[in-house]
Order: sequence, then structure tokens, then C-alpha cells
Amino acid sequence: MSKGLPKRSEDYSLWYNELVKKAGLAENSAVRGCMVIKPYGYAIWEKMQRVLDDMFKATGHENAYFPLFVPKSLFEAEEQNAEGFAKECAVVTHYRLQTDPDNKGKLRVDPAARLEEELIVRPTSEAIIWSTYKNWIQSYRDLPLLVNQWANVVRWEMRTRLFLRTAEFLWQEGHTAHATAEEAIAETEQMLHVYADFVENYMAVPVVKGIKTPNERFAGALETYCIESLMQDGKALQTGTSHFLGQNFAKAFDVKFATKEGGLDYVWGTSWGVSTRLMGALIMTHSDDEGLVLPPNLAPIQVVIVPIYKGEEQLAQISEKVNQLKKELQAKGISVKFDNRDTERPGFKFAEWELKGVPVRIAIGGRDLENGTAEVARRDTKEKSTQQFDSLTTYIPALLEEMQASIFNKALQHRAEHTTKVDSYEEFKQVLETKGGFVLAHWDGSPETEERIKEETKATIRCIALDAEDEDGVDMLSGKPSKKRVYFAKAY
RNA sequence: CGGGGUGUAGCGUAGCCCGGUAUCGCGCCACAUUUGGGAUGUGGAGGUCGUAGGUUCGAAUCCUGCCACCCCGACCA
Repeated sequence: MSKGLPKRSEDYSLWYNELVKKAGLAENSAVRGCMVIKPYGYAIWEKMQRVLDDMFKATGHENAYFPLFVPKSLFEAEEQNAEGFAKECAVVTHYRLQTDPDNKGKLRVDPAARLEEELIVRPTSEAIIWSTYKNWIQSYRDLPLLVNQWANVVRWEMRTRLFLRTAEFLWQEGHTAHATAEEAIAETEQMLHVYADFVENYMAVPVVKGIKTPNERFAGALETYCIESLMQDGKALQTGTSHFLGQNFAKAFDVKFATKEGGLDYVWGTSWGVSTRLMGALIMTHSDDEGLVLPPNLAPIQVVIVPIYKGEEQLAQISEKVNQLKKELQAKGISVKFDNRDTERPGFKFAEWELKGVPVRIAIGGRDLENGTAEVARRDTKEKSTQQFDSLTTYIPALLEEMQASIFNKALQHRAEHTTKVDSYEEFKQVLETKGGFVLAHWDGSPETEERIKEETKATIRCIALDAEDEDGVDMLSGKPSKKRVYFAKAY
């Protein structure tokens, strides 16, 4: 491991890439655009999954699994959706290889093994799922149908970045069917709130809840809800989406149900998802030039204990105390690592665990043995303090809780400082160029002005906030009247 | 996919213009001394120079194709 990371202030992208690799989260693979998620990175993802999965179950959802491949005829059934994803689909055309007669030791695609119908590698699973739902739903008694799946999907991206945009990524996709539009909308909103709850309270990343403009809407949806977060470099990142699909997929796949009243009607759908992109948000929101800063609620290791000793005898003395402490902390649900490697020195370990973002470090040395103390260092502020050893079992849980709140508040403050109201296009452009961040401005609601602003400034409308206040104003470009401000930003 | 760049040991690099079998640092292995913020010394291992062809007596170096990565665009969770 080489020392030091690039500075955020000098090259934010480089800092991000190096951090992801050096902290052992992920690396590029032999496959273009696809990453290898390494054990430490995957451990964080697993914690995210566990929490989210519990939240999904608590709101009545069940997990299932649908195929990776979607026959082309199914894929194209919902036209809007198919067209939206067409440009980035991987397609399976053959099912067999053979030895290449012209090139010894090499294989080639067997031209005789062409599939009668091409298979699309799912960029999302609406098609395969709704074609299945047709068979699952006959009556209002079968509704609502609340299913989630954890899966990988493939979108053939031109330009990729670890976690933020990869050709293959991991996510969960919820797909539900309801008897009424109201119920489906309530589900769409509910899941948006679930995501917001998770992202704010576990990831400690503040979100703006809102709806997308028609331009930014999911292909095939009537309404797309989203949560948007602001990264340290002033760019926005969508951290989750929830779609109200109306009856679009029900109609495309002929999913009808017998109503209580004896009629026959198409069901109403939703879909919602978060992906490994959340990892990118987690990294970019809190981390610093020394490495990752992980919120205690998602850190695979919450506390690391580093012994400082001279000789094996002293290590044995320290170990005895540490093992007892470790047991007590673990009993309180805290994950603890005792880094008793004899092959690295304390200073090296300090730097390494800081790079990996472990929230709390406890160091115990000879002096502490004599005094009955320990040195406690918190990762977020890098403050160190000396604590009574016996108080640690109450001090540490409280500290972790305090840190969780503290890093959220820090991110919240950063967002507040980088959210600017503007009333003129000049000011708008100036804010984008100088400080970045969210820019709150009036918009006349037309796709034309939205498009023009995007072309001229690279900024897009991230969302129309659900809690936006009514305020009469005029579009900064067209001068037409507007009822509320919308969130603009340059985005990932 | 367009424009630009890069690819040499696990990582970071020198050498490439001007062809003669590869430099340095970190890391790795062994031993010793060390251990309260990225240890030091001594010895050692590790390379089909991204890949496939071509030119040449000889290619990391020159030429061509391909692959991957990075930056900037277009596209996007």
C-alpha cells in the first residue's frame, strides 16, 4: 500500500478513484466497464442490503428472483420503456462456442448456434416481471402484489466509474401491482420515504425528496419520484428512485384483474430501486484526504483496537484487557476488531484504519495499563481523548451514536451552504461556475427551457421538491410565470 | 461512440525521439534490532516491457491491428 491519497481540492475525480481502490472497496476488472467489488466494499453493501431488506419486509414486501435474460419480444412490449433502454442493451445471439479451425487453441462462436430469438440482458426487469404477473394476477384478491428482487443488471455505458456508473451493477428492484391508482401512488411514495429514511439515517446522507420532470422521467412511468443528494464537490447524485407506472405495463402485458364489483380492469404498477451507486454517495459525502469516513451504522468494523506494546509479555497483558472489552462491546451489538498483528507498527495501523474509515480507534499501551485508561480517536473529526478504560463500554456506544448524528449534520450543513436561490440567468450561471451545488430557481414547466439550460450550462433539473413552498415568480429564461422553485444542479 | 492521453515486477515510474535484452522508489521474502502516528539495517526473490502481427541479424524502442484504463464531449441509476 502506497502512502497518501490525492487531495480532494486538487483533483476530486482522482481522489475518488484512488480512494475506492486504496481503501479496498473495488477495482477495475478484465471486463470493460465492470468492477470487482472487494470484500471490504462488499461488506458495506451487505450491511446496506440487510437494512433495506428489513425495511422492505416491514412494509409487506417479499423477495423473489427473475431471470437475467429477457426475450426480445417481451422486452419490446412496453414501447416507451424499450426505447428508453434500447441504446444500452447487451444482447445474447448465440448459445455455443466451438474450436476455431483457423486458429488453433482458440474458440469462436458457432455460427450454427444462433438463437431463434435474441435474449436481452436485463437493464431492468419490468418486462420479464410483468409478463409473469399476468399469470399471477386474476382477482382483486391477488392484490396488492408486493415483490422485490436483489439482482444484477447490465447497461452498456460508454463511460464508467467505479460504483457511480458501471456496465454491470447490483441493485434491488421492487415491482408491485395494485387495484387502484391511489394505492399504487401511495406505494410509490411510501418507498421513496423508505429510501430517504435509509439514506439519511444509515448512510447519514441528506436527501431532497422530489419528483422528476417529464424529461428526466423513467421510460414507461407516469411519474418518477427521486431522492437527490449533494456531493462534496457540489455535484448532485440521485440516490434512489420510485416510479408510478400507471397501467402502462399492465396494458403492455395484459395484466387484468376481476374487481370486487365484477368488472375487469388493468392493474396499477410501481417500481423502485437503489443500486451500488449508493456506495459512491457514501464515499463522496463524508470522506476526506486521509481516506474513507464511514457512518457507524454502516461500517463493517465500528471499532478497531490497536495495542501498543514492548515485548510479548506486555502484549499478553493488553490482550487480556482488550479481549474482555471486545466481548462487552460485541454484546452491545458493536463490531470490534482487535488488530494485534505483530507485523505492522502502530502508526501504520492508525493510517490504514483511517484510510478504511473505521469510525472509532482505541489505542492501549503500557502507560494506559498503569493508569487504567485508553486513547480513543474518532475518525470524522480526528479528535483524540483519553478515557477511563472501565467507562468504554458506555462511552463507545454513545460516541458512535454521536458520530452518526454529527456526520449527518456536517453533510446537511454543507448542503445548506451549497444551496443557492437565484432569480436571474446570469446569477444562475455564475453560481454554477463558482460554488456549484443546488441552485433553486423558477422554471416555467416547459421542456424547451429545461433543455436549453441543460445545453448551455450542463445543469439539469434534479427534481421538484415535494415540500417546495408556493412562491410566485418568473422563469429566469423565458420570463413566463412559475409557482415554485425547482432544484437545478450539475449531476453525476 | 467522437477527440486527446496512457499501458514497462503487486503499485508508482526511467528508458522509447536516435533499435543491441530494462532504471529507480515503494511493496514482498529472510534475519536482527524495533513498536504512543505510515521503523531501520543486512541479504534476497520477482519482468514473455498490455496483446497479436509486421520490419530487422536484433524490437520496450519503428509500423499496423486489437484490448484495457484515464481525461474531455454525447448517453445514463
